[in-house]
Amino acid sequence: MRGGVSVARVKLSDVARDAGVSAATVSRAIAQPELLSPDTLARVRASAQRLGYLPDGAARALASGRSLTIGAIVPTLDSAIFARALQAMQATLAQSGYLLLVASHEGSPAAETQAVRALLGRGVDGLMLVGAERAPDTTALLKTSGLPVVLTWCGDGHFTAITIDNALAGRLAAEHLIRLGHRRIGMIAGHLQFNDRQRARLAGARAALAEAGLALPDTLVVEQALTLAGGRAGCAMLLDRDDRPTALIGGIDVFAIGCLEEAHARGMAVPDHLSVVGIDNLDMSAHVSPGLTTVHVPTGRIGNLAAQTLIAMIAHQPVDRERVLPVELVVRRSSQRLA
Amino acid sequence: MRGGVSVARVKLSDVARDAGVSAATVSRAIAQPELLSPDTLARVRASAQRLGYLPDGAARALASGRSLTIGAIVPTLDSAIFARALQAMQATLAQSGYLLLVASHEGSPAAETQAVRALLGRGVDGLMLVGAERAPDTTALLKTSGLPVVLTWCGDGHFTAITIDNALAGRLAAEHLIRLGHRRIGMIAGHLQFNDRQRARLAGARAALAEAGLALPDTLVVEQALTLAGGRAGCAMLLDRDDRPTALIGGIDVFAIGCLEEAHARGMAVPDHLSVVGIDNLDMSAHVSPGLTTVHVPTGRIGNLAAQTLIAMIAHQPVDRERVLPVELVVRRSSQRLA
DNA sequence: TCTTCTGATGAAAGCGCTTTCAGTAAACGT
DNA sequence: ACGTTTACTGAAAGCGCTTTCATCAGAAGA
Repeated sequence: MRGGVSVARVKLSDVARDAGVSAATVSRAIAQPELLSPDTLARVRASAQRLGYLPDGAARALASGRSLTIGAIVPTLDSAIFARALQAMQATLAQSGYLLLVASHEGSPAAETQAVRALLGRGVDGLMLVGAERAPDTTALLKTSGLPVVLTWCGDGHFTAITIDNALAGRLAAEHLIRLGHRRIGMIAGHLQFNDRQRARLAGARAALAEAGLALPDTLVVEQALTLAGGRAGCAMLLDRDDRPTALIGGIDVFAIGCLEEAHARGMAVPDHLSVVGIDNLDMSAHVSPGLTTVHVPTGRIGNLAAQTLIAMIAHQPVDRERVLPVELVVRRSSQRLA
Repeated sequence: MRGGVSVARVKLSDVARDAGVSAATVSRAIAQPELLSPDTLARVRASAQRLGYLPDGAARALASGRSLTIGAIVPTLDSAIFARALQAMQATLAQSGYLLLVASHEGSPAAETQAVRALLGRGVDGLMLVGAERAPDTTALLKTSGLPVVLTWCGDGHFTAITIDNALAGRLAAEHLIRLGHRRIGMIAGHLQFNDRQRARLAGARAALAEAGLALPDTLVVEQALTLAGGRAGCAMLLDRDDRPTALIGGIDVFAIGCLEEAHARGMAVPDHLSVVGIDNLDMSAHVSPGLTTVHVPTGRIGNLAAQTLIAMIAHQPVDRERVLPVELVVRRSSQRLA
């Protein structure tokens, strides 16, 4: 039964009766106004307006097979990165009349599968996911659904994707430090399980070091939860080593900022005694002190493009298999030539 | 027409046929399994499983009048505060099988009305909104829809609300500074238009100052966009005055952190030459240096409770008209007794 | 033994909309 | 002037599910 306390809602047929037309005409007034005579259209609109008619989304979705809803599944909303991407997505989608249905999996592939199932069940018209690594179940679900899917940050060459070159980001960070004469470089990475972005960034940094004849031994890599506290803890571990690194790379800016704080707490001057480089270029990163050297990632852009791509796919327009957005080193004060 | 490339989806009737039962039975197997004999239930479940059946949300929503979807409209997702609240909401909702449909209005009452309309049209079962101030249109829409609505951060004594005492937050910040001997205190607030949280915080601070026989003249209050840059700019304006304040209150922590940065950039020591207090207690605030004195706001809790309350309202359970969560002063290093 | 429940299931009527298919009237072409 | 488009509108068949209502065993009570 129709739920709740609400007054009986005005429906299509009410508008039709009021305007003296058929239901079909009212429906067209909403979805394809160009098919109606200006006269009829005006009449229907007036009735709809006056009665306060609001189309029933469920009924529309059922009848048309389109829900005007896009799903997004991110690790968590509570992260500057994903929050920004989602805000950008949502804003772009809203312009086309789409709404965003969000879910988070907090690092659990099983939860992601669950979320995909839930969103699929809700009849979303498209789906945005983060990263390319996931449970085979999830991929199967996605494939058989035939739904437009856009991967973000990392692609798998299979699904459409809006990505950045995470390995390059890691590489740029490392090369910058190498260029400054650093030889013992440590890295704080997010837990690598189910996080291909962090793996790629780490791999990129490692490759750059290798090419310079340097190593990034496992002892100089620490995995941490993706929080400021994680960054501080990771930094502490690295600085407590006998062969203390002279420079640190944060797999995300949040880590790098954590390093800044930890170094500060220890009375260790950055960049004089320690160089720090992040990846992401958060708003905050320009404002901490010293300003954080980092690799800029066009986070908002990823969200915009994911939305646009999804809309294009829904409209059966051709889209690029994978769109790789540029990343770029942003040098600020937190890194300097090794004394 | 059913959309897209997808293989014809398995539907309820397919499962029914496969299990040798009626559609009604399959429906019950999903929604009210206790009504079926264990035997039948198992058979239906097996069929559903084997066929990979996924109920069609639109059809369910249409037939049952419930969409298992909750809407949330926030100023922006791209804010640590709202991101955290939404994450908490989403997590709580997911446990009850609800999904979160989000929209943002970016400070525009008209956009909020639009968003409410869109979400109402999508048949959400409940709605979370931020603040109590909005366009009359919006309120009317909400009222006539009869939908469960929960306001957050600020209530209006009319709709159900999960709030904090924003005025008290402002007061606590101000009283702390007064207690430390500060007499010239400035405040950076978010634009007060369509932001009752900021207005209340400002009013609370002002009241506390008045009670101490101090004034908060308009010249010592600057309105800024809710960003770090806004905080820095506001701080700069205040510090450039001849009657430079000895202490600053940030209407949000982000502002206060901006103050820290601006002071640092000017070589002005905090707290030696300037005390700074924020409101929110972001994760970051504990980690900046000096650690930010602030008023803790249980942001995640607001999200959790909003979700729980909405679920309770949907189930026609009684809920508190307004639940006011406690705020609390957290003293760190950024504030000190006036020399 | 006969009625009255109780528990499990099915038949069928929608939920409010979209969309095909027809149909009508006006505009056009020759 | 007459067939042929063209422009607009309506009738009706669903979309896939939920939910009343009815049915029918079998259990329980008299």
